[in-house]
Amino acid sequence: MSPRHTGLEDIPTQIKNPDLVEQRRRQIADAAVQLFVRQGFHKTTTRQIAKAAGVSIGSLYEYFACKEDVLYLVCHAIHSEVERGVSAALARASGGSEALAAVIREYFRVCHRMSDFILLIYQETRSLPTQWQKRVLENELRIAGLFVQVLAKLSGSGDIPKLNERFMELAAHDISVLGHMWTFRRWYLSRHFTLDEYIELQTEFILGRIEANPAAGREASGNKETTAPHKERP
Amino acid sequence: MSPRHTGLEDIPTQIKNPDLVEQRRRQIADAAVQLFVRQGFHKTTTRQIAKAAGVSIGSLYEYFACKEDVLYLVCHAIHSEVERGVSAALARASGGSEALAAVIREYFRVCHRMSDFILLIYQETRSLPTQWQKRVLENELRIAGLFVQVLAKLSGSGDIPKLNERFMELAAHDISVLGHMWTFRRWYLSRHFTLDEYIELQTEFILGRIEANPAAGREASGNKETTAPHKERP
DNA sequence: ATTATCTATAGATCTATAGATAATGC
DNA sequence: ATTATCTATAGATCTATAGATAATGC
Repeated sequence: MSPRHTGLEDIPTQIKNPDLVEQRRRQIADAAVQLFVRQGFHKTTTRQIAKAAGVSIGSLYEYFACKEDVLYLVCHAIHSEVERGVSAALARASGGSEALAAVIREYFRVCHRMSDFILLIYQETRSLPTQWQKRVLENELRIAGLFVQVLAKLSGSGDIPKLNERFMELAAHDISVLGHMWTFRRWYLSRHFTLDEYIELQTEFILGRIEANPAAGREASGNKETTAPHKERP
Repeated sequence: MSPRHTGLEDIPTQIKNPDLVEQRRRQIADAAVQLFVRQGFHKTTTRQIAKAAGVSIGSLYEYFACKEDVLYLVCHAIHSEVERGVSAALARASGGSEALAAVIREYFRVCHRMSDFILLIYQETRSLPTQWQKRVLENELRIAGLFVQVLAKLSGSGDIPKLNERFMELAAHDISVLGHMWTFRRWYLSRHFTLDEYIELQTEFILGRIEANPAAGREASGNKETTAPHKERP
């Protein structure tokens, strides 16, 4: 379907038919992610994955060169799903600070729905080969970048002051992490707050910072671009 | 020295002399933590640990019943160190919102210093037996509890409004997690912010919420105690 | 002929323990 | 006699591959 760059092209395989590769890999990843969530990456054996996916261990190694490749595909699929959710919310969003609140709400709900999987990424990114750890971190950055976009649209509009680049970047990462916080402190938070209460309180927190922020304008550089948030700092 | 309950009494050992147990366990844990940070828990073998600690593999198993016990001791030591740092800051703290800022600053510096170790806890708590996972989470709660204490002292003093219990709990966890954020996003954040800049910006963020918070007073219950923050919600 | 799939297993670990040895104190 | 330490290894895996088999298309 898409000639789009997905970042998966370079997982090596012995199989020639690309559609078959895509189908079987999905099948294997779907089985693997459940096992990884339940048992962790290291305690899950390649045989268990093959069995749960309904293929032989030999076949599995035709589609993946090693166990780590399966984990990478799993991590990639998780990030794609989170990004999809946030992008959709961003596309729907109107304007003003209501737009930010809407995107945050949707993002936090995605985090809630994907709790186990986001947790998995925190726990197992480490188990990936360096080259793929980097990819996972890039995915994380891209998601934070979506929040920078919303903030940039807001900046200087209505009663929101002009926000400088670095302020927006930090706020974007705070939003990311406060969403993740629901996943890795849920064992505690959910005893005291419903998801909606959590969203409401954290949204107030974040909006408060933006509407009346002493830091936002302080070191106003001439740097005003709104779309390329990940450039190296000078 | 202390007959204080440390939560370590029930790691089983074959060795009778308690001082020796303490000494050798520290020696083993010190070696293990470095290996775990460098290679991860699962890729570190018990032989490597024994070798690095300068004891035989046989001796190691006299002081620990299994590899997971070593990990638990390591996690416990890390949390103790963090708690020690925050408690010290709390003891030194004056009053007013300056006290909160001082405690946050000290906590974030501890997180910075302990980056690798805090990261390890995020990654490997999962690898512990359930009973010890719980202990690790309790330790995390106790640290958040220290922040609740500072907030409670602040509540209603000077120009700070009365803060309700749930608001303080959430704010305390936010502080905890924003400190951790420096450890697991440091690869990105440190390219854009020095530690001190990070501390300053996040402190403004948190103080802003507390000084002018719409949520804090909203659902004012009669609940005013300041010292037992971890009761179940009614 | 080529592609996909399977079975069987080589080869390489790794944890935890059994049983021997050394050191200490009665 | 008791305590602490060590060496050697039992026993149990687990990943990844070699080589056989089945299915597809020329």
